[in-house]
Amino acid sequence: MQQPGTRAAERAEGPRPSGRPPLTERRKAETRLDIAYEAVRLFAERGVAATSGEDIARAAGISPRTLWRYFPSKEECVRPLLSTGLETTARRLRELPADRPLREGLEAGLPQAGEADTTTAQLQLIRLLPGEPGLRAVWLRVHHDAEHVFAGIIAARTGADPADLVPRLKAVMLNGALRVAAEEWARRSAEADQAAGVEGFRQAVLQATEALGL
Amino acid sequence: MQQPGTRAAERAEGPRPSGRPPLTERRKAETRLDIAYEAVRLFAERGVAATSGEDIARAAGISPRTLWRYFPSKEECVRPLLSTGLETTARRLRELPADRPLREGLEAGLPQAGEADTTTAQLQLIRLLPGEPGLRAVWLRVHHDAEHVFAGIIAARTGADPADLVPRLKAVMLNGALRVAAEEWARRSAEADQAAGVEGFRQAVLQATEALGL
DNA sequence: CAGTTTTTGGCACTCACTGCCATAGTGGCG
DNA sequence: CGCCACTATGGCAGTGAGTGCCAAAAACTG
Repeated sequence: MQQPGTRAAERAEGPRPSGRPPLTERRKAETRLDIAYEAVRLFAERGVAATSGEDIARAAGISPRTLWRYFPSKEECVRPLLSTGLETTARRLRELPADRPLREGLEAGLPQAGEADTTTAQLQLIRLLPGEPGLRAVWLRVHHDAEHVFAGIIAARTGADPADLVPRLKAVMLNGALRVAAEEWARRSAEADQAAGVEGFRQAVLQATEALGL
Repeated sequence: MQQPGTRAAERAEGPRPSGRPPLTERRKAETRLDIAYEAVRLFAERGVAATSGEDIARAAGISPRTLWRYFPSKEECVRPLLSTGLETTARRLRELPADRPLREGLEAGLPQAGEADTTTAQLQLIRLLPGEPGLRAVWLRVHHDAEHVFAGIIAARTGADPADLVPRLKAVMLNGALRVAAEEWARRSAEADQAAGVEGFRQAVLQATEALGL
């Protein structure tokens, strides 16, 4: 099923695309993602408890010792797939002109038609969360880490101090709404279809931004 | 410093107050709380990493094997101290007449004057969270578990289905605000005084309930 | 007080993770 | 091309968290 000795990164896209100077950086990022994908696959197949760190390492074509250098725990292996969404969202919000409502930045960039390729693994992972407390902890932690980022963005738009109570509260509440929105997306994508999932996300975001005046 | 063989429960309040029928239940609950207090004390003294499960067990006067029967991990030992606040809050909200605004139930029961005895350990624990990822995970998990409870309460007041998006969103956002409120309480209690802490909590709750129309 | 159930403890085991050191790639430079 | 510095990887051994299993003790029942 898996070629034990084969580097996952190499399987992923054949000959490396001649990276510029930070070649070594690229390699590490790729390995990180490879581990993440393999971990999600194994967790989905047999569950987290039945998957050992050694299993993940073998699937990714690295030694266990190296796996623990990339991630501090087996659950954390999935973090890249859980955090990219929030990171790109934060980037879009930062680039949004201060006179545009925040929800425009949140709705932009949603998959419009049928292209759901890249997000498939993410959605599958989010659907795993209810039954896997260890993964849920990572999910909550990722969102918690995003709180101060959103607080900074919201504060910057209003000229407030990011340490003030109001921007922090708005950030936490928006962040929670984004979490529910993503969970709703994943749920509806499985029960109905992609379009229904995206619509669920949009509705949740709309409700939240309206209530918070964003 | 600690009498190793002495049951922590017995130290806590001398001769047991002649419990009625469910004596065994009472005992277990007491032991649970004892473990929690000892764990917080040790975590605060030396940090989580430098505290072993055996240390906690010894401090609580039980064997390690028994400790793992009460809690699934050493970090989880502090859970009782993190969850009681949310539980009493939920109880008060449930008992609140449906025609009263929710914030009345949230402000009721706050320590009015100087009696901060029982909450001291909780506040100390919350102040530990920023530097202890493992404990922060428990904190987030406790709040996550409270989400569906709040969703039920909010849904019941409006006659909506607890599974609907709107009550769920309001619950998550309120819940996040309560978390920030508690953190603010703990922070200000240390930097200023009790009154300032409680005031921080009240302000955060007010902001949130106003934005959410609760 | 005897019998039954529940709770606790001891023991051995697995596995997540870490520090230490050797080895193999990788990039820079004459 | 060949040498050198650096970094990434792997192996090995160790710690400690957490679990299953069984025996001892304590609590509840009649």
